[in-house]
Amino acid sequence: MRPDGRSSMRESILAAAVHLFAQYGYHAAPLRDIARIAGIQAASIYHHYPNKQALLIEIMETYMLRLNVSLEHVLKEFDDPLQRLHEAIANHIRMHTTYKEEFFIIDTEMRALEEEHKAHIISLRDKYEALLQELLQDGMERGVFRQSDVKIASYAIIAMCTEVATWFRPNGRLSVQQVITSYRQFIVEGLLLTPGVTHMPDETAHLL
Amino acid sequence: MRPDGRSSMRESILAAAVHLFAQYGYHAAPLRDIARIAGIQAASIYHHYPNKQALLIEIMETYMLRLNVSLEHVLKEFDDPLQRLHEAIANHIRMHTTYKEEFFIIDTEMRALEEEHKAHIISLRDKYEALLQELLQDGMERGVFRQSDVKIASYAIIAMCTEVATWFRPNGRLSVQQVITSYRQFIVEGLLLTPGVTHMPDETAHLL
DNA sequence: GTCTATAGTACGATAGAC
DNA sequence: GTCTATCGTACTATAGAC
Repeated sequence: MRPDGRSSMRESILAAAVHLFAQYGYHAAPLRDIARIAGIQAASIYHHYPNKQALLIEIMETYMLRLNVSLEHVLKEFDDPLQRLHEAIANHIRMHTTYKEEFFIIDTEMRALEEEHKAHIISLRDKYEALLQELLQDGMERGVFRQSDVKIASYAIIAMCTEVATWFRPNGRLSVQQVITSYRQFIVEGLLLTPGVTHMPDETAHLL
Repeated sequence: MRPDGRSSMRESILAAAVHLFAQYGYHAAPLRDIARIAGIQAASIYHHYPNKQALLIEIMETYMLRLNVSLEHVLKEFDDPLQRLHEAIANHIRMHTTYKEEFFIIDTEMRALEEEHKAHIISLRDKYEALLQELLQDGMERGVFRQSDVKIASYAIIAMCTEVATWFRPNGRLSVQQVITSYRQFIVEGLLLTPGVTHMPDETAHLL
C-alpha cells in the first residue's frame, strides 16, 4: 500500500493524471506535475506507461467499459421499460458523481485522443448510446413512452445526466439521491403541470 | 473585404482561432496555424491582439453577451410562461447551431481561461442561468410548470440544448426546426405516454 | 524501479527592418 | 501592418547510472 492509498505506483500515477487532466485539461497538464503528485520523477513514469497518451486512453477505456457493463446489467435485470429507464438514469448519475473526474475527462478530452485511439473510445461511447436507444425504442413499441426521435431523446438524456459531473459537489445542497429523483421526474414527466397525469410517483406527489 | 469574406484582418484572425480552438482545443491550437489560415505570419497577430489568451476571451465574451441579449429579448417580448419557455429553447438551440464552434469553445475551454478573466466569463454564464431560472420560477408560481428544483431544471435544460452544438450537422438528418420541436416536447412533456394529457401541441399530436 | 541529465522539439512572444 | 529572425521557455521522451 502506497502513502496515497493506491496499491501500486501504476495506480498512483493514473490517479494523479485523472486529477490533473480534469483540472487543467490533457494538454495543459505537464507530466512533471503528474509525477510530482505520484511521488516520483517524470522519467520514471515511462517505466509504467509508454507515453502520456497511454494515461488518457487507460482512463477513458476503463470507465467507459464500466459504464457499459453497468447499463447492460440494468437491461438484463429489469424488463419494465419505465423501471429500466429509472434504473438507467440512476446508474448514469451515480457513475458520473462517483467517478466525477474520470467522466469529466471522457466528456471533454475526446479531442486530445490521437486518431489511432479515438475510434476505439468512440465505439465504446456509441455502444452506450445504442444500449440506451434500445431501451427507449422498446419502451415506445410497448406503448410506455411517447413516440419520438430515439436518437434525440438518448442524446438529451445523456447530455443532461452527464453534465451533473460538472456541478455536483459531494457535500453540496443536494444528495446524489435527490439529484436522481429530480432528473427522473424531469425526464419522464417533463416540466408542464398537467392535470390528469396518472403516473405521478408517490414520492413527489406531496410537492403538489 | 478580405479573401475569406471577413471585413478586416482582425476578424480573419478571430475566425481562424474559432475554427482551430473548436477543432483541437485552445492549448493544442498553435498561433502559427491560426496565422497561416488568416494569411499572415504568427508575429503579425500581435499587432491585432496582445496575446493568445485575448483571442479566447474575445470569442467567449462576444457570444455569451449575444446569448444573454437574445434571452433578455425573449423575456421582454413574451409573458406566458409556456410560450417564454418555447421561445427560450428555440433561441438557445438556434444560437448553438448557428454559432456551433463558438459555443462549443465556451462549453469546453473554460479551464483554459487564466484566473483574471475567468470570473468575468463565468459571471456572464451565471447571468444566463439566472434569466432562465427566473423564467422557470415564474412559471411555477403561476401554476404552469410543475414545482421542482429550479436550479436542477435550468442545468438540465441548458445541458441538453447546449450539447446540440456537439452533434448537429447543418446538412444532417434533422433540420434545426425539427431539433427544436423535439427538444421542446421532451422538456415540456417528458418521455412518458400519459393518457389524459391536455396540453399536447397540435404540431405533434399526429405522432400519436 | 527510480534516479539525473539532457536530447529534441515546439511553442508564445519580442525585436527591429521595411 | 506585415515581415524575418530569434529569444526564452516548457514540454515529452530517451539514455544510461544505480
